[in-house]
Amino acid sequence: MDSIDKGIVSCLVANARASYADIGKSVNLSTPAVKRRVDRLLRTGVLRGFTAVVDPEALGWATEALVDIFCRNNVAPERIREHLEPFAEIAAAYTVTGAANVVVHLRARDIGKLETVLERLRGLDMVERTTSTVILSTLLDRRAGVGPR
Amino acid sequence: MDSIDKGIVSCLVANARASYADIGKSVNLSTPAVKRRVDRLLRTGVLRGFTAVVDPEALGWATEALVDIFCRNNVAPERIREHLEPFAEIAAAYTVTGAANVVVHLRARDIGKLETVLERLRGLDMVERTTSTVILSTLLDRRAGVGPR
DNA sequence: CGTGAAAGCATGATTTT
DNA sequence: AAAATCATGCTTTCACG
Repeated sequence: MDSIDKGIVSCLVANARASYADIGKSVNLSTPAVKRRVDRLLRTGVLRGFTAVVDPEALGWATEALVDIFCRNNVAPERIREHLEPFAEIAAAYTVTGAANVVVHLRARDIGKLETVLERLRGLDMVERTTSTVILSTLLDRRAGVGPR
Repeated sequence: MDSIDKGIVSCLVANARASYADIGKSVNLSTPAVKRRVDRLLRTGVLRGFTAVVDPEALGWATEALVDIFCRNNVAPERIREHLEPFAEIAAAYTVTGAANVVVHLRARDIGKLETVLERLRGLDMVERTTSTVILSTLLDRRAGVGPR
C-alpha cells in the first residue's frame, strides 16, 4: 500500500469504470502493472469491489430516517446484526456509544413504508424502544469515497 | 425507467466493472442496447456514477462518529452545506427533524483527529453546540446499493 | 433494438531492469 | 520483485438496417 496504490484507489473511487490504461496515465504505470496492483488490492481487501452510485429518489426511494435503537438486554453485536440483516430497508447500521445501542439508517419508499418498518423493528424481542429522526435533505454524501487527505 | 433498466442498475450496483456484454446476458439485451441504456441512465441522473468500495480501515480511516449539530439561527440548508463542504472528514450530512438541525457522519484517522474536527465544527458561527456519538462497529453497510425490493 | 466492423482494452506470457 | 513490452481475445463504440 504505497502512494501509487493510493493514486489507483483514488482514480477508481472517482470512476470505477476507468480503464487500466487511463489509470496508468495518472500514476505513470503501464496497463498490466495497474491491473496487477488492482488485483492485489482486491485480494487484500483494501478494495472491496466496484459499485454504481444510484440516485435513491430516481428509484422512488425518497424517505430516509436515522433510528436510535435501545436494546432490552446486552445483546452481542453479531446477534443484533443477524436480527437487522433481513430488513432490506436498512441502508446502514452501527453500534454506538451513548444512550442508544444501535443507530440504523433507514431508506423507504414513503413515510407510510417507513412507519411499517419501524413497527417491525419495534416488534423484535431485543428492541426496547426506538426514537426516529427523519432526514429532510442530504447536504453531502461522500460515503462511497476515501475520506480526508 | 422500466424493469430492464432496473436489472441493469442492479448489475452495476453489484459490479460496476461488469462488461455490457455480461449485463446484456442478465437482462437479455445486446451489448449496444445495454450501453445506450446506461448512457441514458447517466444522462438522466438515475446513475450518478461508478465508484470503488474501499475498506476505510485499510486506509487508516478507522474512527467514525455521528454528530448532532444545533444551529444558532435558522440557517438555510444551502448555507449550511457551504459551511460543511470544506470538511473533508464529513462522509455525509443531513438536515433532520427533531431537536438538532443537522446530523453529520464524520470519519477520521483516530480519536484525536476526530476531536480536532469537532473543535473546527464548533468554531463555525452558525453552530451553537454539538453532541457526538462514536460509532463502535458497522453492523451493515448497503449505502451503495439500491434499497429494498 | 440488433448486426457487424474498427478501435481500444484486458490480460497472460515473456523479457528487461 | 516489479515493471515494460508484446500478442491474443474481448469490449466498447458507432454507423446502419
